[in-house]
Amino acid sequence: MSVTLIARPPGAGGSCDDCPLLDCAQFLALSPPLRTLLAGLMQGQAIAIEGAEIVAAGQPGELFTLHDGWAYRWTALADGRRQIIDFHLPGDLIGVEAALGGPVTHSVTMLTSGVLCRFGRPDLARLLADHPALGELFLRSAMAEIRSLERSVAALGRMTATERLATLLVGLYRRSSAINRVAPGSRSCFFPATQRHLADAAGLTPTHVNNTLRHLREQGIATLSGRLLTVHDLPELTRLAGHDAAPPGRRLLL
Amino acid sequence: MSVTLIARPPGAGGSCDDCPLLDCAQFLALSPPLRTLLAGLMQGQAIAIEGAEIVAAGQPGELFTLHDGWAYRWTALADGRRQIIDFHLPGDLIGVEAALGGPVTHSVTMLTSGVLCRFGRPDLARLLADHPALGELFLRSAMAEIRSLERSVAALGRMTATERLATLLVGLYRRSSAINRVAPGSRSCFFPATQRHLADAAGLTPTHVNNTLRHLREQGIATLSGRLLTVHDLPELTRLAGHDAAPPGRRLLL
DNA sequence: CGTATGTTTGATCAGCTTCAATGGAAGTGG
DNA sequence: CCACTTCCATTGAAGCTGATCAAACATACG
Repeated sequence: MSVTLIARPPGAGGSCDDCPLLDCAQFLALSPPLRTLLAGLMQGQAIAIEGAEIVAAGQPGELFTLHDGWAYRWTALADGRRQIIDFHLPGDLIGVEAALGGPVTHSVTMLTSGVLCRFGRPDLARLLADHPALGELFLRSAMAEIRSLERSVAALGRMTATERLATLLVGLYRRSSAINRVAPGSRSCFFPATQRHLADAAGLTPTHVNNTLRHLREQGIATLSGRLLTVHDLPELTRLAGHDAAPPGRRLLL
Repeated sequence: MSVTLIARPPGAGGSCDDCPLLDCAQFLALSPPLRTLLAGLMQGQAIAIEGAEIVAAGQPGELFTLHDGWAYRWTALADGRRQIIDFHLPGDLIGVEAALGGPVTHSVTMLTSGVLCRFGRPDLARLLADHPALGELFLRSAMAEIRSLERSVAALGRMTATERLATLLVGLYRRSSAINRVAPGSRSCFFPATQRHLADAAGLTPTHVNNTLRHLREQGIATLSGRLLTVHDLPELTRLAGHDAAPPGRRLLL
């Protein structure tokens, strides 16, 4: 894992103050002193290449913010069947579990090459003691995560293949949009997941994912091609996903 | 919801110091002052009858600890399909989401009649500020919840009907055992969920749950009959569930 | 240009669903 | 105390969604 992380030269990524993610309404607002504190906790950036396991099941890990690129969180059954639990986009916090010292039951792998902001293993107990506001922020972040997982459970348990894929696509499209990765006026976003990744996330086979994507394409709902997702009919995709218009909860940005 | 809650006469449940749940290794250890503080936050107990919705999707709710009885957390799709996200057993914290003031996207319904310890809507921000240790405890609790949901996602996405039911049964059996509800030497525990509940939790139809339970019974693995779950072959049930021996994370007991 | 990876399509099959009907157990009201 | 209702468990038969297996095709890359 960490062998595949390459330290980035100091200053190469610019200051945290200039981080483009700060402009996103997606994240919980932080007081200026708290923001400064968190920036101070950052131990530097690292470049992670595609395929790098930045968190490994059963092993101690550290806390990251994904700064650029996509990753995915997954577990494997004993016989090798793989389930992708969720995808991670820029701004996502990765490794809270590991940083808390709890048992890590999943792995996180880079879907693309990207940049991570490293936070090591901060002494969370002391951090929370010194800055009580952080506790609530972490907790709210965790609750947003729980809501998202509950939605996945409902999708995997009770939805058809088309609905599950719609759920995945609309969710990722919305998240891309929330971090300003959908150009105004555009209906497209970067989408590096292969059909195999989608299959492992939706609990389907790659073959059936392909059939279902063709269906969505022929219905003029959404097109996935060449690492680009284009949503032609967002209302219909949203309806298929059974999504209420409620935006995903705000999360913590370190 | 709260209409179906009947306040319990003060003192009827005995003092928190005598709570039998305190003896369970299942829960995070608390310092005596913190334990006293939490006991002081309790606003009394309430009796909830079977079928009572103690948390309703989209509505403000309050924080509870389930003291006795079972409940289940669920969401419904637009067309009525129901997914049970998880079951709640005595000792489980219910309504953290609601108490945080976040959007509540699920409902919690009593599976049996039971007793709740009510905590209203504590000012969590101030509570965390005054008692920083609580932040870490809540966070660890939330992470345990996330691990459990991730396991559900993997089960629903990648497991067969038999494996899913094994996952459910072994999980609930272990949790019953962790709160001393499996008599020493016994292989049975109280199990009030009907086959319809199991179907809605495992993402199956009641018919297929019945077939699968018969299979488990005929293989001499587990028997579910008359609100009683008997596990004849725990190793085999555990193997089917793909469970590593890792016990579920410890949770917070209020 | 050969190789690896991903996409597309087809054919067959099985796990699970759907629909339907019966029987048992528990609760309710006369 | 018994008919009546209701809920749940059980079983059967037929059908469909999605899995499995297989192979061709496209694309990127060293």
